[in-house]
Amino acid sequence: MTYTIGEFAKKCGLTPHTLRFYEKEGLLPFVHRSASGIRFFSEPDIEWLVIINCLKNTGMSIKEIKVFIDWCMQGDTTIEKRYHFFIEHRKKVEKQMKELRKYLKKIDYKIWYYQTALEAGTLSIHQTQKCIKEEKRQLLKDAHGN
Amino acid sequence: MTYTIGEFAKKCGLTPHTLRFYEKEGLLPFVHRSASGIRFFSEPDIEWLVIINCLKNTGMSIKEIKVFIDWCMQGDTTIEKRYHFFIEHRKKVEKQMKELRKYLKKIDYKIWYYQTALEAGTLSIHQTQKCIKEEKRQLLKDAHGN
DNA sequence: TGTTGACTTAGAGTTAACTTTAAGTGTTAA
DNA sequence: TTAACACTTAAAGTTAACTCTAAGTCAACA
Repeated sequence: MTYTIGEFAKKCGLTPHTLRFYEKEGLLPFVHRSASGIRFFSEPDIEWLVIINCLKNTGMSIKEIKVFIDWCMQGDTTIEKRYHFFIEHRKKVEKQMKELRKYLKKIDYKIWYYQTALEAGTLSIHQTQKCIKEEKRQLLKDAHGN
Repeated sequence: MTYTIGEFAKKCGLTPHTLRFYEKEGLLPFVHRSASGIRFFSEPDIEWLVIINCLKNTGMSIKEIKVFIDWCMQGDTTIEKRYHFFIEHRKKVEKQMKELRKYLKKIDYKIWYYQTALEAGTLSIHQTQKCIKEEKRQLLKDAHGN
C-alpha cells in the first residue's frame, strides 16, 4: 500500500505543501519516486512523520531534526549519537514541563485572585488583611512546589 | 525606586528594544514618563512583566495579552472577563502539558530503543523475537498512560 | 476530447516576535 | 566641556516555518 503526497498528507495531518517543504529541507530522504518523478509514501513512512512531529512539537528546529534524520540514514555507525541526541532532548522536554508547571501555578494564583475579587465584587478585597493573609498562604504553597 | 528602560530591561531579562516594542504593542500602558519624555519603571511594574512573560511563554500571542492588559486598565468592571480569561488559558496550558507528557513517552521509548541497539552493537537487534516482545511491552505501557 | 484535479518546480509572500538601523536628542562622568 | 552612553522615533531587516503563486505536466473521467 502506497500513498500519493495528498493522501499521505491527510494521514499525518499536514498539507502536501508542507510535506514538499520538509523534503526540500532534507527531512524526508526516505521518500521514493515513480519513474515519472511522482513521490510515493509507504506505511512505515508514517512512523517517520510521527517522530518528526514529536521533535517539532517539543521545540526542535527543522535543522536539528535534519541532523537526526541524516544519522538515521547512516545506519549502525550512528547509534550512539542518536542515543545521546534523545538523552539531551529529553532534558529539554523535562525543562519545558517544569516551566509549564511553574506557569500553571501562576495561573492558578490568578484564578484564585479573580475568583475572590469576583465574589467580593471588587479588586480592592485584595487590600484587606484577611485577603493578604490568604494571599501569602497561596504564595508560600507555590514556593514549596518549586 | 524607579528604573530607566535599560535598568528595568536587565531586571526582567529583556532588552530595552523589546520593552519599547511591547509598549508600542500596547502591553505596557502603566509605564510613566518624565517631563522630558523618558520612560521610568517602578517596582510593581516587575509583576506586570512576570505575568506577561507567563502568558507569552505558555503560547499566548501579544495581541491576546493586550486584551487582558486592557481589561486590567478598566478596573472592577472586567473582573469576570479576567477570571474567565485565566480559566480558559489554564485549559490550554493543561493541554500543552498533556501533549508534552505524551512526547516524553515517545522519547523514552526511543532512548530504550537506541540503548538496546547500543548494547547489541546493531539496530538489527530490534528484529529479534526477544526484542520485539519487550518492545510490545513498552508500547503497551505507553498506551496505558494516555 | 476537453476539463478537472493532482502532481511538478522555483520562487515569492506571510506571520509573529523580535532585532537592528538610522538619525537625532539628552544626560552623566572625567 | 567633551566623550561616552542612554535615550528618542520611524522604519527596515531577520528568522523560522510555513503558505501560496505561477507556470507547467500528466492522468483519469464525462
